[in-house]
Amino acid sequence: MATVTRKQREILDRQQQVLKVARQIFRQRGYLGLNMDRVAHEMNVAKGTIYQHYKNKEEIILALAVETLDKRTAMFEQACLFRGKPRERMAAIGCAAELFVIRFPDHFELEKVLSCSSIIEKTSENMQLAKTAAELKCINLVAGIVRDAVASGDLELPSEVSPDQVVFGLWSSTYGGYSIMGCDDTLRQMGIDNGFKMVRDINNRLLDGFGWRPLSTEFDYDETYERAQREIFAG
Amino acid sequence: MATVTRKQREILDRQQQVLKVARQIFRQRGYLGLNMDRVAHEMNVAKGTIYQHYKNKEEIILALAVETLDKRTAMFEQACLFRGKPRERMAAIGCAAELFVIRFPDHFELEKVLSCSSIIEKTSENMQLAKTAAELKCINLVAGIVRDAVASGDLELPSEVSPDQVVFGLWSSTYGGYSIMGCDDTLRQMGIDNGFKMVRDINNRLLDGFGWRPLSTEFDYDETYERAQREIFAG
Amino acid sequence: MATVTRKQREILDRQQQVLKVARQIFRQRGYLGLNMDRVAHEMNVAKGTIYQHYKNKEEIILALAVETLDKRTAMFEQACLFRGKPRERMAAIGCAAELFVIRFPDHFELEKVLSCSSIIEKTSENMQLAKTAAELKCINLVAGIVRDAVASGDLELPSEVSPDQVVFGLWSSTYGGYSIMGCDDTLRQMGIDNGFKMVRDINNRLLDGFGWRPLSTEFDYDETYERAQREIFAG
Amino acid sequence: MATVTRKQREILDRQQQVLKVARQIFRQRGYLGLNMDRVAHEMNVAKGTIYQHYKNKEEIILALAVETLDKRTAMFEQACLFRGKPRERMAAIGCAAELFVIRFPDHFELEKVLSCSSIIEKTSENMQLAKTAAELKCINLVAGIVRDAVASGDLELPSEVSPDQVVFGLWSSTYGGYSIMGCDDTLRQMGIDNGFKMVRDINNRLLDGFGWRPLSTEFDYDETYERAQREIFAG
DNA sequence: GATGAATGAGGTTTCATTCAT
DNA sequence: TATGAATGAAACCTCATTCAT
Repeated sequence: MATVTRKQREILDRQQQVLKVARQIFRQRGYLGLNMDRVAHEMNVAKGTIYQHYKNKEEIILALAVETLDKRTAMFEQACLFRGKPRERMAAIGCAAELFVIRFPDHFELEKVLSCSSIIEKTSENMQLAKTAAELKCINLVAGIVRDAVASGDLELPSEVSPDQVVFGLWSSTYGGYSIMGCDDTLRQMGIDNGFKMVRDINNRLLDGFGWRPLSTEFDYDETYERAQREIFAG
Repeated sequence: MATVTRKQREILDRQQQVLKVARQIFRQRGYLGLNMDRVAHEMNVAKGTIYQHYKNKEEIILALAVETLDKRTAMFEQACLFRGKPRERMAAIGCAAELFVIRFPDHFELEKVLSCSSIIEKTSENMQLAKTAAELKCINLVAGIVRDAVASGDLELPSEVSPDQVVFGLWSSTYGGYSIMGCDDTLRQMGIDNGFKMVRDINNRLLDGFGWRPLSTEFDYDETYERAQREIFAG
Repeated sequence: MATVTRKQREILDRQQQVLKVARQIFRQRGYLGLNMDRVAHEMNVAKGTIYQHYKNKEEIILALAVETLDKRTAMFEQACLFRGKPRERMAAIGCAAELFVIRFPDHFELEKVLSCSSIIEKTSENMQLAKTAAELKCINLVAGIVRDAVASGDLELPSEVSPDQVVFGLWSSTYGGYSIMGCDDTLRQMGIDNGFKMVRDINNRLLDGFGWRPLSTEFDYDETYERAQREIFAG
Repeated sequence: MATVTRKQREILDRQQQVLKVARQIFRQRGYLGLNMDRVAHEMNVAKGTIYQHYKNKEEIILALAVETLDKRTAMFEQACLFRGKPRERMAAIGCAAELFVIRFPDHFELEKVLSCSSIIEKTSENMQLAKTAAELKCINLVAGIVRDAVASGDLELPSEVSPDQVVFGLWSSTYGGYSIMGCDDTLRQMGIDNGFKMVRDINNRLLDGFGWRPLSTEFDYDETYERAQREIFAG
């Protein structure tokens, strides 16, 4: 029994080792620079070994994305535990999103690559479902906070606006903002030096626009942000 | 002399024909499906001929992006001519952005591909500068409207907020929103059916958050949008 | 002692199970589709286990051929028991050959594959001898009937023609005929719809050419064929 | 104009050089030993070059078969010009078939390989049609002689026997005979040393069986065979 | 300027076989 | 004996780019 468990662990180790090495290569050389030869070589392992764990290159890419998605979900869950009003919890979510981007700068690149349909087609349905589920979980965590705000009376949404639309707004401006930040030039040309602060401010303005109390003009969310960082993501 | 001019025009024609064919292939088959053999074949021209016009494949990709960027700039310039308050002109810009995405759905794909660092490295500096310039021009058109709003008193920005930050906000949420729309699934899971309307609403909330008058709660920007469509982009 | 015997039987069972599964795969997917992974998977057994029974893949192929060869010999032996004149017994052999091809359509494919020299080289000498012996046994059964015909006076061979040459003739035209039948197109182009009947007729003409009495012009061998089918191979 | 012609010839030369090298490899190492790497290496040419002339490995195999088929047709056409009675012309055809097998011993191997459906599937339809046409042409040449014999009264076929069936018989026994000859062992075990003579004799017996005059018991077809060899295939 | 055959590095994938457990 | 992960050679195929004509 113990033997089986050990073997299983070894296999899982290998799988994660593949991901680790693959992520490193992806970070340094991008999608086109990530190839099975390189992964095998960096692992000091035969090429065939990789194929015993992942059906093809695309499956590795997708596994990489799912892995980070899971990391993000965990971070968002922690942020949800933050003590404070709903909008403060949302600020904590923003803090988590920021940290996630810093820790896993390759995740956006992965998403870009995966959005090329030809890639996802080659992956197993199981892994695809895993990815969708991971995404949905994140979205729902955020939507939960919006609903809390509505329930507590901090946020009054007109009947034609659903909580999900607020989530979509935050998602868009955050995703868009970080994407633009990825292209160093554009930002520099706009005379912006701290992209993260910028995204935070934009999101605050957006929530102000929805009338989510307390408005950022009445409350210091920068302090909230710093507290979240200290209390939750100190490690 | 006239002969030379004719020849020059012929060369330009060829260059644009390359782009036309390349764009078509890119739209239908994506980056990996775009290869020189295919371009040459569809143009009824030898492969070598293409290399007389573009140094390499990457240069074509970049030229494609610059081409659409120029198209967008032209559309934004038209939007700037829209009669109305600054915020109405901004709505016209939104209308232009929307139309652009519809007319050139491949532009986002191109941007994605280009953001793979390994690609832009292989292009000539000239073309890179052309791209940056085209982007900047667009940004400045939008920033001009923000400054108009400040000048006219419709928008009061605190000293620590620059007009460019407003532009960054709009840019982020629009870019992010359209990107998310590209992945059909995510949106559907969020129960959103009309992504374009959603992006418009989000942007309105954002500008409301900045206090840009008249607020969307006091003014019907949907009507403005429709007028812009009618008056400017009827063709 | 009994234990050992049981174990031995288990091993034999395994060996035959390998053949059974391998044959099925070969029939469905051909030589290139037959690989050890597939065999192991279909047997719910580890790949290594198969190597405990067969030295290599080629050995399996050869064993498959020997197995069918033995089946054919058994059928030919039954045909030899058919009551009637030698030439009628030969017709029964033809009936057996026909049935064999129908029951084991993969045998010809196996022969083809084996004739690729590179394959048989990798097999053990023992197995090669087993195959030769199985073939020889069949040939001798047929030759026996020819000798019977000579002995009984039905067939008068000139001194320079040996009974084996008659066998060779039948063998050739049967083997050739069935081979050509395998390629559907060729036959259709020749306007032949019932290949089996054709081969029977050709063989009859051949034996007529040798003067083997009663000639097919004087005797209804089709009826003999039907009787053979009924009496011997009814199951 | 001359330039184009030269270039075209060069390309054709290359194509035939590929076939020449491929045939050599196939002869020495069989199907599994024939691979693009080897062909390229033996030609002192890059791998990609081969792919410029042949879409894939299978296409080369098929081209090889068509090439020899054309050679055989040419030889059969020469045999048809042989002076003599129809049955003598048929003997000349037999002579041609024999020579063909000697000159192109790999043709049968090619046919075997091609009969694996998975191979022909990968080839272009054009090439497949070329092969079918080449086969048909040969068959028709032989059928023509049979019809001549019927027309001249040398051969009386019962109404239920078509000339094509005679062709099928000859084809079968020849194809089968040569195939069996390919496996050295079997023949030796049957005590047959001259396989070619054997096939000739068998075919003669078969035609005797059809009553094709003059019968081989009344006429020396061995002499005809030798004359054919001298007169037609001296080179 | 146009051509397109040749290049050859680069990539993905397969699979028979071994061997430590 | 059974296992099955690891091996690694070997195969096929692609394609951006060059260069002689």
